[in-house]
Amino acid sequence: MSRQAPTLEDVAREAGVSRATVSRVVNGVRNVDPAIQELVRQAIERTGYAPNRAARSLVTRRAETVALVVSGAEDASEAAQAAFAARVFADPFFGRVVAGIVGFFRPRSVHPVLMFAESDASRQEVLTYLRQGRADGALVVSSHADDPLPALLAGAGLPAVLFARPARPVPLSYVDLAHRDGGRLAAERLLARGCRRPATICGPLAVAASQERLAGFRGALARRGLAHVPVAEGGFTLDSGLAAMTGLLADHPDLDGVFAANDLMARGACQILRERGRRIPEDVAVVGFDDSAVAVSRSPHLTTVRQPVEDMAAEMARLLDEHIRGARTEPTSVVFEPELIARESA
Amino acid sequence: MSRQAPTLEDVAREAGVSRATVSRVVNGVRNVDPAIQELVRQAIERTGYAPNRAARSLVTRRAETVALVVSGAEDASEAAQAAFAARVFADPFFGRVVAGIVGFFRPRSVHPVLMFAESDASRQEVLTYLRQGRADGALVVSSHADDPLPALLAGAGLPAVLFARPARPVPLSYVDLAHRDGGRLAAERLLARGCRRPATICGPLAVAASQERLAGFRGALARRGLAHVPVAEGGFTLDSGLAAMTGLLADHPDLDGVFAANDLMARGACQILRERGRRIPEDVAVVGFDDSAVAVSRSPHLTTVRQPVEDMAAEMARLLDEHIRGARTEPTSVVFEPELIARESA
DNA sequence: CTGCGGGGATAGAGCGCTCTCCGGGTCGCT
DNA sequence: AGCGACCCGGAGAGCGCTCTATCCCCGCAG
Repeated sequence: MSRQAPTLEDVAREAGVSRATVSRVVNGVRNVDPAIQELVRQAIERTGYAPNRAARSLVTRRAETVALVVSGAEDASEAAQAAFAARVFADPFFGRVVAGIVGFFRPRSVHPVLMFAESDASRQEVLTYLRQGRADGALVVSSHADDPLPALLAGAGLPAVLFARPARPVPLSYVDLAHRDGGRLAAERLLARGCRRPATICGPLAVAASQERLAGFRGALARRGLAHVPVAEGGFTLDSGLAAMTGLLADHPDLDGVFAANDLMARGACQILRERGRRIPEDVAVVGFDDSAVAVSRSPHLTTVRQPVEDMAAEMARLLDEHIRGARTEPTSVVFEPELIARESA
Repeated sequence: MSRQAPTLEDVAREAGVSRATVSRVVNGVRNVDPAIQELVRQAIERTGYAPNRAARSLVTRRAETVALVVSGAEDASEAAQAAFAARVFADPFFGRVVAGIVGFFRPRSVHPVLMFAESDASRQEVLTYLRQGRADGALVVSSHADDPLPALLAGAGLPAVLFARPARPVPLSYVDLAHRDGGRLAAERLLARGCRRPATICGPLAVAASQERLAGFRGALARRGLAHVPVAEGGFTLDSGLAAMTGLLADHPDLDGVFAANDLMARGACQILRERGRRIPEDVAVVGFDDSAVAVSRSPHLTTVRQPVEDMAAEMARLLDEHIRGARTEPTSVVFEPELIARESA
């Protein structure tokens, strides 16, 4: 920065009006004479003026910034922290969350600050950041249900919205999916395809969503007389899908349907099934979950339960925006309904 | 925010000292009587004071924030923008970049603001953001070499550091890898394993790094008398690796070595090779590039050319920090050397 | 006993912006 | 013609912090 940046004062002098008038033009408030408006606009152009945000924030008490907090596993080691970031980003899920958030906030020219909270220290950092007024609120994506961050945020009275319902009730708004219904949809699809020996690769049982999907799947099957369903637990990664499918096939070589709790694991399942000579969907039908990019990136295109992550993230953003503006004061929850997307694999 | 946040004034009153003294304690400058220091510290504790960043920024002219700009393909459609974010995040590469940057900046309690620049409008937004003083500088990761953003940044005199050398010279610091050497290392490894009919799956040729890796690979082979090498162009994705390998095998069923320009494509190549009954590395040796998480996530563990992305990103952060602090004024480039990591696949 | 040097705390002037008042001009209406 | 309503622009008081200049007090030399 060589020369001093022009201020409102400079523009005012240049345009021959007062500071207040320039401010009014910049912020588009009240009626300012069109002629003067044009005059000011030209002066802004000439001086290359850009309003100083710190000064504005100081008086408006708004940062016009939100924190996007990825709250993760408890692990203090330095290496684990780096790995955490990499791992979070590896999941296609997170990219969709970002896309949804950015989609909502960008037109309002607020940009998210990326923060990680996987230790007590980093959680305090998030709190301090918000209390300092550097961000007006937080969007929290937790990787495990008993994350302490939401309670801290609520306790400090800071605006925040969560992705997924927290394990213990917290007076904060959240957005979630009816995972149980999703599991049911998958079961019904498999049943409709004539599967009689379905199995499932569920997500990590420490995650509430995994349990719900599994419960929905089992429940629907039980209602149709299939009480015992082989279950293998995966970790939402491709590799875990590979491993789970291998195990399932070893114990139940005659299975004719698989519900994987996300598309990545479904992909892994397909790969193993094909390697073992099973045709999809003729011999084994496969249903995924999420409807992420990988569902259609390869053959066979996956029949899957759609989780509208982008829409959900946009809704989080909308809720947070309302909380910040004070347009909404009570914690609210918005639960989205999943939808079955029929493709080749089942 | 129910009650008004406490200010420096409040703390000063509480401690029975002046505002300036509290400020000095908070910022740890000059000699303050230890007794008073303790007094102030207690007052801060009691009031729950958190310094207002806007006020501080206003006078220090520092935002203590940097922009992490992902600069991408030219595409104006709304849907493409959302997809862009998702795509960027899907690449394991980006997660490593974030990890490196966060690793450097977090101890200094500066957090990155995530911005996307894939249109003229969004590029202007980035510029305005910086000119408004909302961020002190930018870290730019471009997906294509002829990105106009670096030139804009340099033209505006804004501190910025790039990942990878820009296509046309720009007076900005950057961090890069000696891609050519990486290609050479891959070639030498394949040669050392006794490969006589190597092929390569290169990255998108619009990306300079892809060209360099290819040139290095070809050059080393040519020096050993292998002038003609089958080349298939991929897109750095798993699927493109699948497709490229399929094509390569169709045209050159007798190939005995493959160099893929990243690990994801190498993974794809391995998958196809195995499906076609080739043993790795006995029948066909495979060398990847990057040494990302996928290199060891599945069998066979990939022999690969390591790109120390985290270190490179941390170096970007360090350079930017120096530019911002004024400790470095001249644009500087730091080029990292790749390293061959020998594992099972070659 | 006065003068002086210096550590240590204070007073106060902004940083650049918003926003509430307020004043002056222009109408419309009686 | 007179008067209030209305509209538009200006003046000025902060927002909470940093930092320079200043002042106070104490010890010590002259």
